[in-house]
Amino acid sequence: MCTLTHSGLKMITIKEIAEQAGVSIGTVDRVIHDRGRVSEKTKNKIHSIMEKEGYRRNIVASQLSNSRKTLLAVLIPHPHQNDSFWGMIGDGIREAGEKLSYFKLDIRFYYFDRYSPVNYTEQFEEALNSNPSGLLVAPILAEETMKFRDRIPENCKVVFFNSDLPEFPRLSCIGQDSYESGRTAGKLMHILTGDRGSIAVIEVNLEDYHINTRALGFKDYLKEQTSMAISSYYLPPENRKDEFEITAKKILSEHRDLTGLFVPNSSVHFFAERLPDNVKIIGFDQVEANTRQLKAGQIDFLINQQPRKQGELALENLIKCTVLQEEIPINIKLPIEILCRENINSYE
Amino acid sequence: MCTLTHSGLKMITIKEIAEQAGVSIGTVDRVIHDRGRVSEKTKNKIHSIMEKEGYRRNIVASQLSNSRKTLLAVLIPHPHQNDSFWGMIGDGIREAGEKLSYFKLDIRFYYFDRYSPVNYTEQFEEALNSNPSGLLVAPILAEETMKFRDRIPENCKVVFFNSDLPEFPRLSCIGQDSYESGRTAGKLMHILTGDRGSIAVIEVNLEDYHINTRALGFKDYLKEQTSMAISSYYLPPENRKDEFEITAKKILSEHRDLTGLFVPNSSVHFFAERLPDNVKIIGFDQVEANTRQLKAGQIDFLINQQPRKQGELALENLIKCTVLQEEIPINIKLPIEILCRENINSYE
DNA sequence: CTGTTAGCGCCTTCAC
DNA sequence: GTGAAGGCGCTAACAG
Repeated sequence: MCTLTHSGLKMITIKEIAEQAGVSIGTVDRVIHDRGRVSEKTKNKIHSIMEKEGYRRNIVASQLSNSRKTLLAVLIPHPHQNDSFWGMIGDGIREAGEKLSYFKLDIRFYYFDRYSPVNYTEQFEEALNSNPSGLLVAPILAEETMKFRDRIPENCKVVFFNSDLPEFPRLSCIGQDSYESGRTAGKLMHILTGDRGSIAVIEVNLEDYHINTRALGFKDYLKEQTSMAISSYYLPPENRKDEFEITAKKILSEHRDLTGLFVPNSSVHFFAERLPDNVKIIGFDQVEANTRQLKAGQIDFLINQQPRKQGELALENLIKCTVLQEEIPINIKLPIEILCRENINSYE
Repeated sequence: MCTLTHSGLKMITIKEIAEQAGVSIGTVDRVIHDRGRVSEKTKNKIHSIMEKEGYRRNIVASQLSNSRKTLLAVLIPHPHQNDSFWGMIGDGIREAGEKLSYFKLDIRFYYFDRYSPVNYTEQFEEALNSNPSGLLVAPILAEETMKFRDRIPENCKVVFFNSDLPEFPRLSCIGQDSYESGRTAGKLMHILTGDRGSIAVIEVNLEDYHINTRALGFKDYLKEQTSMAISSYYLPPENRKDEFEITAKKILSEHRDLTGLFVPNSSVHFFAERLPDNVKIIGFDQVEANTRQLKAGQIDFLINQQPRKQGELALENLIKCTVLQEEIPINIKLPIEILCRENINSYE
């Protein structure tokens, strides 16, 4: 009684379309792919049949017959940078490629040094030179990226991920809303500290829009909802251990009533291990050192942005718009995951 | 320089195996599927070649040529039950079926009334009678499920999801760790209330192991970490509006110092709208009413168990073990997602 | 401009 | 026991 059958309706094939239109399958194929010359009349006839019957290309058959590989270029920081966060992103991409291996892909990785604009530019050049059908890039270095604005060939689809540059002609961006993730951290800090004491915020990588926006969201939330004093501490872009040490000491010496610290990226563990237990600490990213400290109670909350998933989603969408020629959303938002000691195991 | 090529190694085909073995592809096909009669000698030879070359069946070609459908049965509560939570599960399943439509599936849904053991049994019977290759079931009614323990045919793979019954011979279970999700709620309640006042817990559906375990985790956490008084309130299984009303009043009258309420399922919104704002409220599931109240600040935190994702994962894994004949993990844990006003938008 | 044909890798049927 | 052949739906190369 309550039985429903979900059976994909029988899909019409090009052969059937050809029969209906009274032409050969070759001709139908031509109008589907808009290649070769077909008379307007038959083209119209075929189009109307396709529409009427709701034709959808059988990707399976298509991929099976199609022999040529699709070249995709991936432009991301070195795997070990940012506490191996980028390695996890790369793993996600590779995994998705593996899973979709019947799509005959040739995925090439171009790694750059995220602290070297010159190297970034070089790798971007190289990636473009390979003449890929799709380009997946983490546009961390805004200024340098914009220089390529008008250099993207017609036949190369660009998808951004992790951070965004809306002014750039990219088809889509996959990532987390930086501002809202900062606000979420602010909320958590609020309930952790209960509006008591003062808060420190680490401002890192000033040139990285993504990370700065998190700090902004955090500060905005606390300013709106609490009366706590908030002070910012600036760190030079290249993370050096002694800088963490110096900054941690500085924070402690300047705040006798410090109740919370917010670090808007994965380097939160460098601070957590240098501050007393009673200071509540919130940071980003489920990298190894952070996970360990979260479990140990040194870090109170982590916001996660699912690097693997991010990589997977990004590649899947790049494939959608290149191989499958489908439309993809301009913006794909990833959830702002809240991790604490109690639920971290469920994320591994 | 930093260019890596990810090119799937060339896979060996049955044709090539046939050539190497000096037999025809028909014979190779027979040993791969272990059907028909093949001499031991050639069987061994082919197996060793397959192993040596790392043969993996090309699913794309396989699905293209294979004409017969795989029948899968899905046994879940009526879509509208539990605030449409089950509808979302069903959507996830349907979506996954859509996405994997080239697998030629016939997915049949058997809906049951989760408050009627009799109806559950009937639907289970019907599902089995359709003689499916795979059976996906939400074994909410433990006792009734166990009755089918020895009635699963050889050729029918059973996958559980949402809740589990480890003693049942199922291949896998996909779901959230109930106990840990309860503990996570406890942690959040702890920081929200700051160990002040007393806490009420709603105990619903006593026959539902999944939900009770959440309440247990919650209470355990608070007992370990705080000194707050915790009282339980029991609700009859069938949720009736007046029962919520009565219980809410009872809670308020019995606790002048009530600071928090925990509802281990989706009906949290019925209570949230009946309790004063200063009571911190934590519940489960991102159903419509709960989402609305979370945004309005009436509910403080929701634990989400990704119904759509759960459905998708469950079907994907059922397909894996039926169509693809692959091994699947005995346990697939879903993340314990923490939702609050600030990050809820990123989950929609 | 259009039709024909030979695959892609696998499965199935039929014949020997 | 085994081989041969046709076909799944689509692509691409080759004739006209």
